Amino acid sequence: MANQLFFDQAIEVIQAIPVGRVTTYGHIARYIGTGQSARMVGWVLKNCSLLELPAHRVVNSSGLLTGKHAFPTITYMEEKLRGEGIEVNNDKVVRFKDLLWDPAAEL
DNA sequence: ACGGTGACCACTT
DNA sequence: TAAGTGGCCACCG
Repeated sequence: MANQLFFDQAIEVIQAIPVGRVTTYGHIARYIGTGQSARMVGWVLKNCSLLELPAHRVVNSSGLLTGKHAFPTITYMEEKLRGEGIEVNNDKVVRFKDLLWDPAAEL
């Protein structure tokens, strides 16, 4: 595939997300260089949800768990996050701004 | 071949 | 402050 690079880069960044932290599609896309192709990040995640990617640590720019429907159960993502010390309330990450992990800044 | 859709984001009214 | 619009790229019917 021609977009294999994007694929690999995305996986690399996602796997680097520290436990107890979260990041967004936009930040990942931006770090890779695609910039505005945040949608593709979501596509990659869905395609790689079978791998060992901590996809549950990736949320949208509002801290909302938009991808929970791609998991075995709707609550799976939330439970997983809580298990790592991340509080989730009404499908959104609590103190999202504090837990946000920016690859460009910390990688 | 073509249009619609999607785990989205940022800028502009 | 809130809603609308464009852009991105791959997949599916």
